[in-house]
Amino acid sequence: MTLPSPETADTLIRVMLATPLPHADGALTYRMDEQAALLAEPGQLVSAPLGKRQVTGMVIDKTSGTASEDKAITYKTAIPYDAALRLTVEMQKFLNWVAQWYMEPPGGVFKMAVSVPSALTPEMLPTGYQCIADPDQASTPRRRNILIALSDMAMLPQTAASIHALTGASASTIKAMVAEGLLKEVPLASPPSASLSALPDRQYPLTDEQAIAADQLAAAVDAKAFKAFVLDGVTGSGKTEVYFEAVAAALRAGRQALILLPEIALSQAFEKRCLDRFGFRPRLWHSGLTDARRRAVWRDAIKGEPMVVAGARSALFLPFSQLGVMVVDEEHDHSFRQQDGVRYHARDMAVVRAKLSSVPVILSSATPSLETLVNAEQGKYDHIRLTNRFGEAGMPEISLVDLSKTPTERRRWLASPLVDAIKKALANQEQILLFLNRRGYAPMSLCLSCRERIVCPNCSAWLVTHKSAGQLRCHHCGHSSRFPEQCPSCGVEGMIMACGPGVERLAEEVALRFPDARQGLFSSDVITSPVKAEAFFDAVHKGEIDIIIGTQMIAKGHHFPGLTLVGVVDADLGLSGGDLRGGELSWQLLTQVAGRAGRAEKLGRVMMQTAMPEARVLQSLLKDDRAGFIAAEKADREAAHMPPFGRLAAVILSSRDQEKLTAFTTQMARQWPNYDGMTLLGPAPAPIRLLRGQHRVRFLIKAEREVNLQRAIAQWLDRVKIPSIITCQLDIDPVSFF
DNA sequence: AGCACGCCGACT
DNA sequence: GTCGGCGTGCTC
Repeated sequence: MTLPSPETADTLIRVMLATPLPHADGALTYRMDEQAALLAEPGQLVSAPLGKRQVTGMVIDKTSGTASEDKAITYKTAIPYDAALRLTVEMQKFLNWVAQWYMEPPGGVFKMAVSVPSALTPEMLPTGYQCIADPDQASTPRRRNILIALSDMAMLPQTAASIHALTGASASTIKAMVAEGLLKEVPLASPPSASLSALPDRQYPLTDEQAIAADQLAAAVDAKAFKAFVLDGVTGSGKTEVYFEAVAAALRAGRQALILLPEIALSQAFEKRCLDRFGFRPRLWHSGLTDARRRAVWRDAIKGEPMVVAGARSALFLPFSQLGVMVVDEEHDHSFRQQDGVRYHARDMAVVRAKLSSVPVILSSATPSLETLVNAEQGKYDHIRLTNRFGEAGMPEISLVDLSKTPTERRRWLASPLVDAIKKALANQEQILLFLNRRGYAPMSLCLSCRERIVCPNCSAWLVTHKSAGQLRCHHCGHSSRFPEQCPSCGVEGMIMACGPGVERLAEEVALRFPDARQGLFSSDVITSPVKAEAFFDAVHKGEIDIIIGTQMIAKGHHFPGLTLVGVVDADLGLSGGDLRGGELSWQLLTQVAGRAGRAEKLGRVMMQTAMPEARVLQSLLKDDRAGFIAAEKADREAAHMPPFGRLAAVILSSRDQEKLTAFTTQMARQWPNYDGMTLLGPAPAPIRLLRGQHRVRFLIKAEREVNLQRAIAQWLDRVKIPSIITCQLDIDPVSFF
């Protein structure tokens, strides 16, 4: 006869753990005692033991019945956190959706939603100190002063910090006085969360066009239903002001607004615009925040506190429980695609979250992605166009510098038409931007003795010379070494020649040609913090810089009123990469760079140096024919069944052992079931065939839109047993192809 | 992912 | 003789 064991009285619950368990649903079973089980609703966050550690979990469901007798599993106990720490049903659905779409372990996705472990434990109430003794009992004059000061404060308890400010007392002195019974520790009430006071009225007028758009968006927010908008307008057409009105509508309804931005860390200008409109700063969310800040934002998000969060892509996984609207600013930007860890596209997933949460989402850009434009055309998104440039000069005048007609001199990268234009601008005291999307001094180095190129020891990539740092660096794995005296291949000394230009080398040429001009370099190697970026912009605005030399970092949304000439040093970069979106990306980047010119009274000029003046991208920029460019790109992609007309997935296998990798991937290809509407391409060496010492082989799967690509891949991978020396990486809807 | 256990090289 | 490299295997 078996007696019911004490455990059978406990509830068993399925718990999803915040760790990428390979397990199908990422969940394990835990027991919970009766009292705690009352909180065990789906979405409830819990603390659960896993091996030696304690991890965050989320209740998926209560399993009916009790511990099964046959299985020899001893269930551990999970402890629920505060009842307020519960993810909404919408959020749970969202996390599952992301995990399934990208074929990621659900626990890995869930982990992104609980990325601030410290936010789960109850608020530490600040400690106050109260005087409980007569000042004359103090052993030293100093302590006497402290007691007197505290008695003077109407006996209200003071924080250690304020006691320090009043008397200079150190934390250790205060602790000692508590121990001696001179002071008493009392918990202070938690500070009230800063509630949003009534929203101020908008201080600036909107144009008719803006007002119509803003009303449409605000109405959608009020409707509390899903709807996707493309807010499509040239630089300076006031898209931000328009979507701010949607944000305002959400705030008026006591709800939360999320604005996703690329490169958030550099955008202090955005904060100011927010302050101007709403009277408060947005809550920021990016990787550089302190734990205390993250904690505060995360907690207010789950509490449902009305708020505006401006964040990088990871903000998409904040546990908002009163979401009212989402905005994806610069929606075409590729940095919304997370490349490491869990791979996801924040723009695409923002649309998914909006749909599951029944809120509108606004995709804003001056150069919307082809995907988004096609969605708009097919009626999935509402297309709102802003066509007027806000009280400013017209579009800049664009011209091409044909390098076959006016070649540059040897080891120079500025051709005479551009040099002349720079001289003229300098003479007129106007500012110039030279754009070259290449960090460092030279992208490649060659030994003149043995003709070998210097490559990274860990990757199949050239090492980039960084002259100012005296280093060679790999831009893929971060490898760096001192610039060698002798060739690493043949050992001959002093024969290494830098080939091609980077921004550092361009700066050298500028210094040589225009010795009196003041120049400033803007690249991620120099501008390493928001503070430095701000200082740089300041210097430009004050007119302390004549010639700005920058990589793509400079292209993103900064106003330079005094800038009249933009020189694109190599407009062909990125056109020959074989990348599916190479042309589109190049067009977006060049459009953005061009948009830096002529924003004040003076008409801007953009000169693009090219060896391929007939290239579609350049011709369309020249003729200001965006529609034509988009139509042609679209036709190409449609004919090739490429996204957005077909779908892609990359399967990358990597291993230290090249032979075993090749053997395995060949065999793997034979295992591919010939699904309808899908084509397997590969195996082929990945574009970067060696990365961080790992050899890489890639499959590409091309599929029709309607087929279930993920399921096919899952079935395929089920058939093959991947050896442990080989790692497999999936990339669903890839945007970059390394 | 963590964090163990586990089996082979250079050191107190 | 131990410290420690990272290969493989499990976590209710």
